[in-house]
Amino acid sequence: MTSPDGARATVIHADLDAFYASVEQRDSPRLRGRPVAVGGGVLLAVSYEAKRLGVQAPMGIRQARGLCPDLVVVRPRFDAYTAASRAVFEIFRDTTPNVRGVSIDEAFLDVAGLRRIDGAPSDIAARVRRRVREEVGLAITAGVARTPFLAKVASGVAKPDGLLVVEPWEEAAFLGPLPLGRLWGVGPVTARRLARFGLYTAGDVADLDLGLLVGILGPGGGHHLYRAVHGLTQTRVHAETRRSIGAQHALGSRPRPWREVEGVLLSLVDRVCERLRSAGLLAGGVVVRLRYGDFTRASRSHRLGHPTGSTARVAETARRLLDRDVATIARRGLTLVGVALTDLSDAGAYQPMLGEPTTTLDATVDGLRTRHGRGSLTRASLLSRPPP
DNA sequence: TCTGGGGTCCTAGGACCC
DNA sequence: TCTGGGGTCCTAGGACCC
Repeated sequence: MTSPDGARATVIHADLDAFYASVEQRDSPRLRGRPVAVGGGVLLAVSYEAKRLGVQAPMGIRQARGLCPDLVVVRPRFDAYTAASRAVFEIFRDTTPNVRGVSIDEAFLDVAGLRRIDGAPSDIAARVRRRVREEVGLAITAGVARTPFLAKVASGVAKPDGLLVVEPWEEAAFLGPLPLGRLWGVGPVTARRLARFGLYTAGDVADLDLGLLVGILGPGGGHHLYRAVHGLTQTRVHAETRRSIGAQHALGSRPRPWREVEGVLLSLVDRVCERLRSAGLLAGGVVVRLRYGDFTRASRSHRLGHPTGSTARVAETARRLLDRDVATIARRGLTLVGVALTDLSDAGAYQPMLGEPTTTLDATVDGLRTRHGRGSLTRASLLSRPPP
């Protein structure tokens, strides 16, 4: 496990602790120090007081209460989380222009080249943590290392409310004893597969040669894990590029009339197209995601002839994709429907060519009513059977 | 324990082309 | 009529992340 000469730990991974639950505790003094979970049907986030008792997200509320009878469950307030996230990302961007957001509550900060003015990466990370605590009122953990992968693993180990620097010469000793599941990208399925070969820690895998690992995990997974355990992942924090925009809606297990399913689909289309246009993008593909009554998943996708920002065009495509599963849905029920726009491109690049109007949802729904109005009564009854 | 709402990346098979 | 190899695109599914 060697590193290039002169390589230093200059990547910070900053990760807010139990984010949604911490915002709730920040905003309601009565929740502080108590086991708190945020959620509706399942728990989305769990405070450390509850995590200590074995409560985890995603977990059903009933099971969580079994582990922790004093658990306080609050409904999510996404607006509050978005606002807190914005404030924290402002501190990130005030620290360095090289910020890559990973999700609403975590980001990589590349602080290479800031040493002379702003101090060592560990000092910069400590300052970010202090500012987030003082200005936003939230605890944030930071990992500092030579690569984003190592920084991410380091912050995971340092949680909660910690700071861990892994210098290049400490990497082997740091990674070696870690259970494989702690590595970013190794989930339960991969961990189980590796366990069948007697491999439990990063060190176990580091002793393996590449060919053997590829034999176990296939070319993609094998090369990825080999690079990961040997510290050979990307050292740069590269700029973010959006690959898809999606929205989904859980329907519960109650049977729904087909018209209602189509209505949900169209409102999702309206939402994602709104987000697409406000980001100045066009979509080259549409994906409809389904989850049936037995909770198995399926996706139906279609590539558009040319990129579009038109709600009407996306709605028409999405509706056709959904139509293909009428029979399956009637048989098995439907518990989730989602829409994603993929193959995104910059709207500016197409400006001179496209005069496509963007249609409002109302117009689209009217169109649907016209086409499916009375005639769709046969379909309306298709979903009346409960899932198995 | 009955199940959120976002995302990314990889793989495999079939159609199609040369 | 049967047979090759290589490449790309599209679609579907699955693992994984928060």
